[in-house]
Amino acid sequence: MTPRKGGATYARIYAVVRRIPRGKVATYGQVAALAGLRGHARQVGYAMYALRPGTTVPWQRVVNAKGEISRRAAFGGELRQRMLLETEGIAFDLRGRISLRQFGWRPRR
DNA sequence: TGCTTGACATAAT
DNA sequence: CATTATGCCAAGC
Repeated sequence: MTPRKGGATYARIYAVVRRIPRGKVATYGQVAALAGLRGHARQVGYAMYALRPGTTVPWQRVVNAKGEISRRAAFGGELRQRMLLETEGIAFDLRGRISLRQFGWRPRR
């Protein structure tokens, strides 16, 4: 249902996404957990979808559990997100997936 | 107030 | 490791 506006929950999610350091990526599940929404990975995706172009939230650093960019993601296509990540120093494998083992963000606690 | 939908996760096959 | 099925919750109408 196309959420256009954000609530308190979205704000929490954005706050977590902003903590993701440059050059690292986090999964939706991780962001959800850190935002206190353990298990609500989907809501994280909504929050991203609710964002609009020009946002300050580094949404490109949020990927799914496979370390891949969601097909429905990005305003102008997944390719755009990939380019942004490569600029930050994140590498993609031949399948277009990120090595979470290498670029995955590991927040303490 | 209640039903539908969804940038996902995880388990099973 | 890839695909399929099922689960969880909040936000929208």
